[in-house]
Amino acid sequence: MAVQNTGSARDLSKQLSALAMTSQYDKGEEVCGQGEPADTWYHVVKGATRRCMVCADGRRRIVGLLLPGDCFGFTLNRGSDCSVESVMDGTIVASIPRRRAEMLADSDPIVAREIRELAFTVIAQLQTQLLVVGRTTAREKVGSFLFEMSHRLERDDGGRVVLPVSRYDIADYLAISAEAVSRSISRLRGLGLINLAEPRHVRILNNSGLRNYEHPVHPRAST
Amino acid sequence: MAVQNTGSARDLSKQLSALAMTSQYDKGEEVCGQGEPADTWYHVVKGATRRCMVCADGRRRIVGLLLPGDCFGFTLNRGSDCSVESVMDGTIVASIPRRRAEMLADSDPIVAREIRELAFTVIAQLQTQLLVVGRTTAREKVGSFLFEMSHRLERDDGGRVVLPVSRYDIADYLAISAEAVSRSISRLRGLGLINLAEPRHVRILNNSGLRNYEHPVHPRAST
DNA sequence: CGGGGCTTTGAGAATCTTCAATTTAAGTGG
DNA sequence: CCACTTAAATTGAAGATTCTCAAAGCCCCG
Repeated sequence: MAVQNTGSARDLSKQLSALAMTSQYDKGEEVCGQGEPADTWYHVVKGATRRCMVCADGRRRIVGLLLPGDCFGFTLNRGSDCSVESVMDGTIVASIPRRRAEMLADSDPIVAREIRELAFTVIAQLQTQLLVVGRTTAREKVGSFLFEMSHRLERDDGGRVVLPVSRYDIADYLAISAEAVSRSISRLRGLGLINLAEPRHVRILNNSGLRNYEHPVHPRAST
Repeated sequence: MAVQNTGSARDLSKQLSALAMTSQYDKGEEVCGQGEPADTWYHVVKGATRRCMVCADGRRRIVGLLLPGDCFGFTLNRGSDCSVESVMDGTIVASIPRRRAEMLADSDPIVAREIRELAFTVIAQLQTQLLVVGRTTAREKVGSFLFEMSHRLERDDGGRVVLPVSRYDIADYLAISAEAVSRSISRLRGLGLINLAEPRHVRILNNSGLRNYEHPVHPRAST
């Protein structure tokens, strides 16, 4: 049975959607740049985007993967701290002018509550991400990453998901090398926990087995 | 010059404070337990607390350190996913009944805006934490941890901060072994980047040197 | 058919974990 | 005040894991 992720993303209300302007992006296109003013909130409608930073040593860090229903841009007034780019053609992102949204929230408690819940959803997702990145071994990281992805992405009839990102992106997301990602996936397949038709087509075979690679134990509906 | 942290914590407004009830905790006491309903928001007034989870393998993970001015408890309705305990005697935490706070927010846009900004502050802190935990080597993790702590904690005249947590806690926070924490600190001291009067009394000597162990580069006031 | 990106696999060097022992600091009770 | 006990912190060494550099295979697309 499908277990929905804790921080399950969702659609915007009509009120907020009325303020939004949607744009479409090709693979690699920048949705918002590092250092841009924090005057816009974003909502992913279709496709996927990644939040990126460049380290002092020239290395790239991916600090977030945004899938349909996810929000980003919820910063304090200091401006955006990283750039966001589309990872596939046809990605659609809705932009919401922050000032107008906040004015709307001031006049309508329902909207204020919605924004609050969107922010809480972001918090829940970040905490989940922190657990994934905070695992000790590469295999655990990759295992919990795949587990997380299989619940955030759409699954086809066979229970397969299509990873929107490359091994390199996964590596930058998990703070390990791309080779370690590849090796971990091979090992998980060898252990019979996952199945790969193609490199990016993943099916989880042993859900409870991979669950050990998921999270610390906490109350949740079983299987 | 002191650089304030991105997600700088702050005091509550009078309106929210009026709803709060403060309690004092000794070292190790539980502020809120895993699996408790998500009906309370918390605000650390004094001392420090840690957010803990227990992994499937019995290992403990510390998924957050809460210092004065920090909030926690901003979850969706699913209930708390981890426990929070005091890490020192005399820790004071304010509890805010969520229901009453949300009703207040519904009637007063100023309060709604404050809660929103508190949530955005939590988001900023989680992203910072993600960068720290997401560093590759143990030395980088410890270096950026100390950098982060030196900006979140009060500094005395000599620029020293007193770490509220043990090496073991730091290890669980950074997802490395306690020995690696100790070794990294020794090496950072050997490199002349920090100074240790006592094991938990840290002074950063070479701020720009340790900055390399801090964050990916992004716009920020210099030094 | 060739080029380029993505993925996988191999081997040596570097790092980390684990287990163990030692040192230091902090209480406790006489 | 001192001996004793306990927790915290440091250091050492062997084993395991990962990173880096390198090479090879795969696949799409021009």
